[in-house]
This record gives sequence, structure tokens and C-alpha cells, in this order.
Amino acid sequence: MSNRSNITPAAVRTVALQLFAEKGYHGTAMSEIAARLEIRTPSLYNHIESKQALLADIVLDTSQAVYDDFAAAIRRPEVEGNTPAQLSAAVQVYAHRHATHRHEALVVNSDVAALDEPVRSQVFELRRTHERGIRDLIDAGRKSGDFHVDQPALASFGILEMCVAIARWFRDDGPLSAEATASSHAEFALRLVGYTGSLTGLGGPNDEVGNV
Amino acid sequence: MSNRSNITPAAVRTVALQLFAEKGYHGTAMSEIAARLEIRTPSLYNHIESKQALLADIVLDTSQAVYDDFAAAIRRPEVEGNTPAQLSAAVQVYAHRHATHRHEALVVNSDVAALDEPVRSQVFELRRTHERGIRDLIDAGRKSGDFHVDQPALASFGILEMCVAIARWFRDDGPLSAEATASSHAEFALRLVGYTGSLTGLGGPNDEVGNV
DNA sequence: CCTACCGATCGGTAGG
DNA sequence: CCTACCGATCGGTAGG
Repeated sequence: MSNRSNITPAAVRTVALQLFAEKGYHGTAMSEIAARLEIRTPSLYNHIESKQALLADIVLDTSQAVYDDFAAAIRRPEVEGNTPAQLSAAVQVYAHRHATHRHEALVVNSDVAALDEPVRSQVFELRRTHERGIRDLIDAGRKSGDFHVDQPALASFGILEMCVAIARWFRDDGPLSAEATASSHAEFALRLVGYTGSLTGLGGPNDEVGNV
Repeated sequence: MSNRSNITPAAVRTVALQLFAEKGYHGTAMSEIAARLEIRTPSLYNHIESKQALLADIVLDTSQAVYDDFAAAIRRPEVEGNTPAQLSAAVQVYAHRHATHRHEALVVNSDVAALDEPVRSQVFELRRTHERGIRDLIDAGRKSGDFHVDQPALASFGILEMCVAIARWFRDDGPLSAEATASSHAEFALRLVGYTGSLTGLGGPNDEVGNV
């Protein structure tokens, strides 16, 4: 109130996100976050409750957004009722997020162990729900004869983790756009579940799917 | 010398491996390692040089073993000259290791950032060499017409990271053996690169590869 | 293998 | 927003 502050809670969070992603939660000191913002450590506590709360906010918000994206993607009218198109859309949106929100993804996936309960369990629950959603699509595709895969659970893990890995190697100044990366991963997902059809015209990865 | 010691450097390393895998390098205190061994913290230093050296040993040895496994797998006489069989063998051995050496894999992949130079760079170099080896196989398969994939680099990252993820979900008492998991992942890898042939009789994943 | 102990640094509070 | 400061804990050493 009585002091001119350039700093907002969102700014603290952005800096924390960068540092947690680079060095991990336990590897990051509050003093480093303060230094990047050019303030003293105690001043951080005008904007956040604690280091742990900072992590909890980041991880919960990100996990929730990931799930919301998934739910929205498979409900889009142009894919509804078309399982291969739904899987493609779900993978594209997930892969795209991991290319465009790398820091969030890295923190969610390497610092979840540093979360106190009950937040850690909430995050695991969101993740399980998402994974189950992917697996349900794979099961549906198997029943309809679109997909041919022996281990649906392994396929869903493999697909999701392939996308998570994007956050580890993607570079904004690299040769591939986030969209091209997302599109390739959607195609990989369809190949992985043994889809041999084509999704041309659906905005998904096109013709060369699963065959020569 | 003058004291009966139940403790060996290898025992310290095993306990450190468990704790680093569970809580991360920075999240693990030397006092916790000592407690699990039922000794006092300072006694650890009769067996190790420092916490950092403990991590370096674990990560370097594991990374080297991973690469040696890869090199041996693609040189086996029954796969030599057969690119799809080589890729299958390389993926099987990598996937299998991640199911049977979960702690090592988790530490290598989440605590590499905690390593001091020059060890961190050495580890990255080993990893790059391995990834290049996989990519070379994919390129060879494209040239021979066995594989059909637009983005070989994305495919090699995807294949490797799918295997790394095994360390995160595999359970010894789960429904799937390490061998079955490895076999499935080899099949996923061949599908991912657009292989439509069959590897039957090669000890790899069998008939149902990439087609109905 | 132990006790005794060190300097450094941690997250966070008091109080303005 | 700051200075001053806290108790706790860190990795590690001395010395036996």
C-alpha cells in the first residue's frame, strides 16, 4: 500500500517457474528468486505465502489446465464420434502445450515429489484421470476395429510420455515449430495404436499414416 | 581398519540411489542416508568422498552402461545387417534396463542438473551419442526403404523417452514382466518409424507389427 | 565407527 | 519495499 511496487504475485511466479524448471524446487533458493526480481528475500513474502504454496499453485494450475485442454479437445464437434480424430486432437493439444509451456511441464514432472500432501495426491489424481481418458479412447478404437494394439495401457503411457519429453528438448529457435511437433506426435500416437486409416481433412496429421 | 564395519561403499551407494530416486539429490540429506544405514552422518565419509561424488559415480556409471548395452545390442550377429532387428534389439535392451534398474534411471534423468561440471557435460555427451546411434539406425532404415517416417529426430527422441518413462511406472509386482514390457516397446518403436514388415523368429516382437 | 563441532545457508518473521 | 535477525538444517572436518 504505502510502497511503489513493480512486483506482482504473477511476476514472482514467473521467475520461480524458470528457476524451478532449471534447478528444481529444492535446488532453488528463495534468495535467487528475489535476486532476479532485484528485491530482498523477505520482500517476496508480501506476494506469496510460502515457497511450498508457490510450487503448489504452479503445479495445480498447470495440471488442471492440461486436463481441461484434453476434455475440450475430445469434445470438439469436428472430432466427436471419430475416435482416431479424437486421439489425434488430444495428443496434438498435449504435445503443443509441452512445446509452448516448457517450464510448467518440467516443474510438474520433476518437482511433484517435493509437494506436500494433500496437493501431491490431487495432482496424481488429475494425471490419472487424463491417462484414463487416453486409454478409454484407445479401448474404444480397439472395439471399433480402428486400432490394433496388444497393450493399451502401455500405449497410453508411451504416447503421453513421448509428449512430456518435448518439454525437455524443444527450443523456440529450433528447426521445428510447436505445431509441426504436435502434428508429428499425433501421427506417432496413431501409428503406435496400429491405426492404418487416414485423417486427411480433419486438421490432424495427414495422409502418410501407418503405411507407405 | 581398526573398526568392524558392516558398511561398504557399495552399500552407501545403494541407499543413496533409493533416496535420490525418491526425493531427488537436493531433497535428500546425508543424515537420511546415514540413518538408513544405522550409522552417524560423519561415518559416511569413510566410504565416500562427498555427496557430489556419490551422485557423479552413480550417474556416470549408469550412463556408460546404457551406452555399452546399446553398442553390444546392435553388434549381435543375429541382428547385424538387419536394421529393423537392430532397432528392435536396441529398444528392447534400453526398455528392459529401465524396468529392472528403475532407481538408476530416475536419478540419471532427474538429477543430472545437480551435477557439477565437467561431469554433467560428460553425461550429456554420452546421452547424445546414444541418441545419435538410434537416429543412425532410423536413417539407415529410411534409406533401405524399411522405415517410413518424416521426422527421424522426433522419432528417436520419442522412442527413447517412451522407454525412460518405464522407470516411472513399472512395478515389480505389476501385471507385466520386464521382458513383456521391453518387447512391447520394441514393437512400438517399429510402428513409430513406419516399419510394416515382420521380425518373427528374431527374438524380437513378433508377427503383429504395424498391420492388422 | 564415534562425539563434538564448524561455517554457510536455508525459509521465514518482526517491525517499521 | 527494507534491515535485522531467528532457529533449523545443511554438508563436511577434527580428532580420536
